[in-house]
Amino acid sequence: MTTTRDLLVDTMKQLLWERGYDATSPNHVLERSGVGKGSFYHHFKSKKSLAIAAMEARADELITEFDTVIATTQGDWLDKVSAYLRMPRHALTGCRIGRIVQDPSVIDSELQAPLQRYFGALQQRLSALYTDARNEGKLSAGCQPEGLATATLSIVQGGFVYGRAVSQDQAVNDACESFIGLLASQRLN
Amino acid sequence: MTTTRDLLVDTMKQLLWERGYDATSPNHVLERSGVGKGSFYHHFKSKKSLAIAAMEARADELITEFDTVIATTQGDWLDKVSAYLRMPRHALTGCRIGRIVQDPSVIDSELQAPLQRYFGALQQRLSALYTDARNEGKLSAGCQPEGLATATLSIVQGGFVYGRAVSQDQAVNDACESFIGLLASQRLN
DNA sequence: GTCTATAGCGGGATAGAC
DNA sequence: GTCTATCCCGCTATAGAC
Repeated sequence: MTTTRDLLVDTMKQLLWERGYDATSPNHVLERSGVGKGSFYHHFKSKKSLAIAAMEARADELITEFDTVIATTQGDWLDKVSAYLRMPRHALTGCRIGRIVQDPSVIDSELQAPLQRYFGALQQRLSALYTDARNEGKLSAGCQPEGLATATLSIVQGGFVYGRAVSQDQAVNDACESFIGLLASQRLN
Repeated sequence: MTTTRDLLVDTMKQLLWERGYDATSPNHVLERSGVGKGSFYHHFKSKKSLAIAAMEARADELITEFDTVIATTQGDWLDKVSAYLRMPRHALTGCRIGRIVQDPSVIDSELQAPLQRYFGALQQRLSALYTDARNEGKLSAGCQPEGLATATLSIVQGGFVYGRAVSQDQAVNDACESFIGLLASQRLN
């Protein structure tokens, strides 16, 4: 059973993905969800508060997806990272959460918080993964784990941006695949 | 001597960088430039047409910057690409042109055209650079030049996105530096 | 909880005088 | 070429009835 509140959050998640924050209006949410204006402002005090709820939910969802891929993929660090980089992506729509970071309103610290949490969580996990690999002698000692983690997250975000700019839906995959090739050269044993 | 038209284009270039397309209104342009509304619509028939002019000018500027760095940097392919990746960047504001690709209105083909031209130009140049390097035996034969070019452009765009998301202005540089480290492993001779 | 009505504001543009 | 006045619309709510 889906409550009205949950319906609003789910609808906002979808619209934030499709149109970002600034370009999504309360009216869009109402039209798509079928909820009335009175209900909207009964459950949430503003567009911003609904967006925050939606982004927190999205962050949780994506962190869980990441953890699942890493945990269920057999093999060494490169196999796990490759599995993450090869997850199916909606290339032209963009990252379900990274898509909104350039919206002017998102400089606001409350709106930015879920983004920081999401990227911070993945950065930590990837850093730990690369650090362990290096300590076990399976990753070239010349690599800096934090930098590699930042690059890993950046290649995905940048692949989305580039792909949308040139309208080529295979661009994210190309960028990721090329990055995997470079990472493979750092694999030892 | 700067004409009113040029002043409008320059102001729009700046605002597209700071706020993107959808969040920039004609009134913003008028306030910052000191031009009147009548003049605006005398020189341009719409916000969109001014934005296209501004983006074309920006694309020209950035392509020229790229060509200059590549041409003036001494050394092999890795030195040239590294010099490009190490160019100073306004990390938290974003790429002067890539910054706007997620704006919903920019799915419009006329608005997208300058973006396609810019990224297409750099993609071609980088592909050629990597192809030549490989043919000369200076780049590992296992590398695919087009994929490497896509990854090179993506690492910059993604570094901007990641850096803004976590409010860390060194993130773009970290991502680029890490990518340079990976590229270095592909250098032969 | 949900509805309809209303409000104030800014966006994007047009009209016509100067 | 530039100015001011005006227009219609959608955004982000708020008010108060049901």
